Amino acid sequence: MVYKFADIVINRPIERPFTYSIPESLKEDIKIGSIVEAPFGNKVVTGYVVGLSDKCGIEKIKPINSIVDKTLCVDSKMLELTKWISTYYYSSWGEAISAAIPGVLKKGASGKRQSPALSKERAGQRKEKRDEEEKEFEFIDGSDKHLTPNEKQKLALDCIMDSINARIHRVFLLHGVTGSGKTEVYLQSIARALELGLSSIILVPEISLTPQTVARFKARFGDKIAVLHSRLLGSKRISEWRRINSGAAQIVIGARSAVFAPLKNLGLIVVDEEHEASYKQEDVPRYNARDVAIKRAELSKAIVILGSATPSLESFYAAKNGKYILIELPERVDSRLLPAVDIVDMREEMTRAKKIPIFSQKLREWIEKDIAEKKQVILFLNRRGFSTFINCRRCGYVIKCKRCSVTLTYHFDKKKLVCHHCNFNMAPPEICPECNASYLKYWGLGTEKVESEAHRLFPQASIARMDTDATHKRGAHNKILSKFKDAHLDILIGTQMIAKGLDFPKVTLVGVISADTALNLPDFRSAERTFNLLTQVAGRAGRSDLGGRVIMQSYTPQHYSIQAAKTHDYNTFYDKEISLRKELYLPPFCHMVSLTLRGRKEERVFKASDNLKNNLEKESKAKNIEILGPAPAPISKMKGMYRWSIFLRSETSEAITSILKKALNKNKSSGIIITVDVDPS
DNA sequence: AGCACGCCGACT
DNA sequence: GTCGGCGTGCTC
Repeated sequence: MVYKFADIVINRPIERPFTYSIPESLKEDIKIGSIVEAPFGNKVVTGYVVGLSDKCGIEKIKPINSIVDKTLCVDSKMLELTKWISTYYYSSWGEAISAAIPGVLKKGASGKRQSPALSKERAGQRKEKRDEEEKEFEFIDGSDKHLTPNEKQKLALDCIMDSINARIHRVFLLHGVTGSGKTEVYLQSIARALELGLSSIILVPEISLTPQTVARFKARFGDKIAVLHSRLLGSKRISEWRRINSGAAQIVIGARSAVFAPLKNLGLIVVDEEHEASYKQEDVPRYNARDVAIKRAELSKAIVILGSATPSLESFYAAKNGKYILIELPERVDSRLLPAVDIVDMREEMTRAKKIPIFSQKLREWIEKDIAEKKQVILFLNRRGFSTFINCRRCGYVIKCKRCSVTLTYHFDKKKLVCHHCNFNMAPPEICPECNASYLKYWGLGTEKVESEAHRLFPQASIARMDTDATHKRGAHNKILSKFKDAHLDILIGTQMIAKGLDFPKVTLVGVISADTALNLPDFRSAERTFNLLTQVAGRAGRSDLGGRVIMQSYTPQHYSIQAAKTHDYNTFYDKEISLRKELYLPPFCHMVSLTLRGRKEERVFKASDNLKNNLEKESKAKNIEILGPAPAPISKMKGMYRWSIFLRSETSEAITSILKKALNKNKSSGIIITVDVDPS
């Protein structure tokens, strides 16, 4: 069938499609899903064909310029999936499609242009960077241990295999600690799908997409695997994409955006570490790859395996209620014991010593003992810098960022005060900027201070620090880890960065400097995050026969997320947290959408927020939607923009969708940017 | 989102 | 008299 006109959508926040005429030369090749270039305003943009017709009522019509690649096309299932994303996450269809295809196929998406010379230079830098990163984890053993499945795994596999065979869409939640054999279950499920001619996607958080992980899958499936790194260069990325599109690769492993891999006959999607917040995309469309994976599988009658040692409350609740199938893998394959966890009450420590110590007596003693025995220690604190705020002892003035409503952090390495949100920095003042007194006091601790204190207390030890400041220099990341691995270091101090995945057999002690840093954040997931993080950090200790111990310092040692982490007890944590969520009507008991309005003029931001709230309120009552706010956002000013938030809660997502879209279209005010976050994390 | 057009305030 | 702020509306 040959058509005269094509409706296209583009990567802009515009709802409706635009109609173009199809030049004679393209009529044979154009189809629904074609990726085309077309003039739009005074630019040429990439568009996606979503409709074809022979009639058109528009006067000033322009022709499509070209088809980007005749062999590549967005298939009907992908169109349906992206359409769903656009309604569920409040983006345009064009923006959703744009997120689903590789960047090199796009033109004029962001309006940013660069000279050929500049882009060449950039590409050169990136290549160097990538080569280094590829080397990053070479020293870690990536051999495939090929374990035989135990009884639990066998049962899990039977259940999964039945669903793959029957081609019934089901979601499995695989709950098991590190070393319980989750990966083996993934591998065998993928193999089974392959036997049936079905393809698979494995999603992993970017941070775990290491050569070591990839090597394990390559060892099993060889060149049937395609890898989608976020750091793949344009040409390499597109060639992997073509291998997938042509059917040459039937298995795809990758981070977030790999959920859109153009596989045919999709049978299985694995989402490893399904609780990870990094599955959420930070820019439009703000989708969660785990939830997109479930939707995609539903459309393809494929199955999903969600895997985690600490499942999200949403997933575990769904599993307990029969929406997902829960598979528990409680034992470690090697039956090694989990490390012993001690909690030190820092309030007692404070009364004992007059000054607040960074290291409790217990932590200090254990560090001394272990480094004396040539074992290794990891110290964790999820905060960079030396001192986290500075104030005047005379007038109380606190040094804050000019552009953000946060205190500046003193960085000892740079000898500067730095804003962790906008990177503003300045030399630390000698005297109070307000009253000129020379009594400036430095409070609060970060990794730099832990490092300096460790040097003071353990002068004989060799110590390194790993956080975004220390690894900023190229290759530093790799260097630090190699040194640690080769036992040239006794103590490694770090942030989040060292909480995940590191496997060093000589580490017998993990010290958590402050277990409750994340606990007091104004966010309903803070307890869940604390539990997850502590569980992960604890897992860095005792990974060999040397055994392991974890010491967590806390000012709220009785808190359930800390107590549950102590006993490695997910179920107790879940029971407590889920009852709180129910009581407070929070996810998974409600559907939640967060709106943030920002702009340079505080008064206007508030007025726009108030306006939006009033507009929403008119229609919300009948639909049983609750509106909270507007209230200043937790960081009320960022990069010079004032921020206010509104939260919407209801039983179903549909109730909110029906009123929110209208209100957003009606409430456009200049100078105000509104971001919509569905299922905020 | 861009970008153009258009309308009122402080300046060489 | 004009430069420039931002409010409004359009893009096939």
